[in-house]
Amino acid sequence: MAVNLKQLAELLGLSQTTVSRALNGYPEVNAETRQRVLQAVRETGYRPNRAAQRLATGRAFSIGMVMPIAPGIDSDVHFGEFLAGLAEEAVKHDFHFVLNPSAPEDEEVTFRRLAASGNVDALFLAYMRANDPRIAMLKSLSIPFLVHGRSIGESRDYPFLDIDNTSAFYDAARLLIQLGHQRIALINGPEYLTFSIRRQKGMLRALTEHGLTLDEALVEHSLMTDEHGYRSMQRFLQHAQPPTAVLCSSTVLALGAVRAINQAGLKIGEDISLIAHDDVLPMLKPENFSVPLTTTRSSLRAAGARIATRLIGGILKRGDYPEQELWRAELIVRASTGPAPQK
Amino acid sequence: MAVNLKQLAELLGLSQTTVSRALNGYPEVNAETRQRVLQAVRETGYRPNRAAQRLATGRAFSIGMVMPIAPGIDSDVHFGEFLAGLAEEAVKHDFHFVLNPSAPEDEEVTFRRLAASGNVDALFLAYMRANDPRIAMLKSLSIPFLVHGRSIGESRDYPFLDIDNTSAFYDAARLLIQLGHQRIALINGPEYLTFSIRRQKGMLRALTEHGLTLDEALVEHSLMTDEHGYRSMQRFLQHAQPPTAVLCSSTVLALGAVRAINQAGLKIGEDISLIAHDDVLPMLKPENFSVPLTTTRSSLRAAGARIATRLIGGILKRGDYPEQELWRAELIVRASTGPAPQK
DNA sequence: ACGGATATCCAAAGCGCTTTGGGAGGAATC
DNA sequence: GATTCCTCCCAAAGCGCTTTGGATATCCGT
Repeated sequence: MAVNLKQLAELLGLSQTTVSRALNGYPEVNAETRQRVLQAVRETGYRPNRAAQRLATGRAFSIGMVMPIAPGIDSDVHFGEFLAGLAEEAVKHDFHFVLNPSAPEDEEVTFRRLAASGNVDALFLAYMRANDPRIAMLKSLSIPFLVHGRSIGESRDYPFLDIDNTSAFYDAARLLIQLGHQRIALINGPEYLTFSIRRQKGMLRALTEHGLTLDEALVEHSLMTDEHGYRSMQRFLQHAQPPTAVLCSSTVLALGAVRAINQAGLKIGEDISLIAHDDVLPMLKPENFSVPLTTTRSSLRAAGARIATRLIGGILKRGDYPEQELWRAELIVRASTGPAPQK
Repeated sequence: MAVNLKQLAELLGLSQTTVSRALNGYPEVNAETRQRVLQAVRETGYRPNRAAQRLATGRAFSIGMVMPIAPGIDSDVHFGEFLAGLAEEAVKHDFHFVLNPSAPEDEEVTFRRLAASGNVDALFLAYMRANDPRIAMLKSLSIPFLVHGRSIGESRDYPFLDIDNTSAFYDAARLLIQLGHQRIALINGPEYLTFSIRRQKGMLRALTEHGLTLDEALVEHSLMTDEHGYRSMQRFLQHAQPPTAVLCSSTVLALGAVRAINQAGLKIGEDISLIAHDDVLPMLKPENFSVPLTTTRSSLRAAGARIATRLIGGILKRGDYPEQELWRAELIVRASTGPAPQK
């Protein structure tokens, strides 16, 4: 059924060498010959045997990821979404995964073992923290890696894909300020993660630029579950001077926040404005909220796919991808934002 | 650094054949010789090259899974937990994953392609539905597979690992009945999934046995997020005759339910009793609830690990695992259950 | 017309393992 | 004592690819 290189070569009256070279884009093969080979591949459905390629090249054609497991950093819906993007792209290129669950304290050992095992060609790193020690470690490991997010306080000379969290929340906060809001709250992700830090920073910058301050009592950090969003919002609303607007680091958090707001009998977009960051989770579309949500949008799945593309491209030495990418989130205005209520 | 078979054989003054056989448990090698080989492996840290093994044996040493992606079946916290168990075990045996995200309507094609690709030795199947057509399809695919959960209405001749959902919720419901509860509600998972169906069945059986009925208005099916738990519970409490006890299909659902109960000013374990199924999520321990939860417990991560063990054992033809396993969930009584309130 | 590029192709040697097909030597059988 | 049978081991042939080190033919300038 499945043909191999030898048979294909025979069929074409060529040597395996030439066919192999034609397929792998080497220059020393006639253009016309290459076309013939490609045509034959199409007709026979030839697919190179990955095991043989692995053995011959020493490459693993697979990417490793250390999956954090620990109370409190339980993988949530965002993890699945990201993984879907990563996997979808990987499978297209016939790449495998080595998923290595690891408690944070064992991570270093895990990374080292993974890199030394020869089972992966590249590593993927996420859940970045400030001054993240894993970056220096990975640099020393002589295996390509790619970071989702960025550290803070580290030198910037490592490959990453991140979204511009600072700008996203700067833009969001500025919009609220322009609408007249003066007391703006923040329901953020875990405080040790850099995206949370940057979002707060962006928000703070917008406030400062307009002579406003960020009340510490109006900032909450937590896991990104709607339960936490709910509780945070409730706390804000019990404040002596409750906020007239709130920024949420995820639509999941917003879900809880919205519930708390409704419960308090307030109207979203009128009594209180809300902007959430939208990772484009299929389950939770901002336009489907009872009051459609204004969001800063950047698809997490797309990020996963892009990371897979870059990682694989790097391994195959195909394509030329930028080392560092900073995606700008779109600010999409829907109905959850409105002018600040008059006192 | 890393030794290979040839070097190891030289070191021992044996042939590669013998060393290979010693390692793979073939009988035609002297016990003493085998010990020598094993000792040398320990000393040198020899690890067989998987790529070479793959090529020589034709086995892939990896397991495939189709990851469902679609609105509404968004991977949730349970998925991550299960995956962690699966991956943890797989990595021990140096097995890879081929994660193939797929929309439900493309699943069949995806499975076929995966099986035909030769990239995986076995497939893993989850999120079982009643009369699930995927089972018959996988049977026809001549590739080993293992099901997490069970279908309903299919012949039972396929390998699975499931927990005894019926008994779990039967036991839970019976306990509540013995405590005097007559109106018991159910906050269940998606209605098309078999675990939901079985749990409801178990609950119904207990009720019927005691001359009670299940009020349809006291049954809710939904995704297992705390938001849904909250809403479901709220609906129950607004009922003309609210339940005095409730069964939840997950601690995540229970989280929302508890919030609704608290909000209504009711006391858990007194005004209303609650039993949840506990998948042993590290993030959400039933003993850490403000009122510790009575649960039916079965670790999802352990199930993942067990499935990996069986799948890998089958591929390597090592060990002898039962084809079908039905794990009994433990009923653990904590403070969320108490006698039915007197009217 | 001739040495040297240049373009195009090939034979064969691995990559590191498994597995087939023996083979030597001692024990058991007659 | 010859024959058969185990036991334990080995040499060598793949598995299907990549890659090295030519080989051949064509083309160039001079």
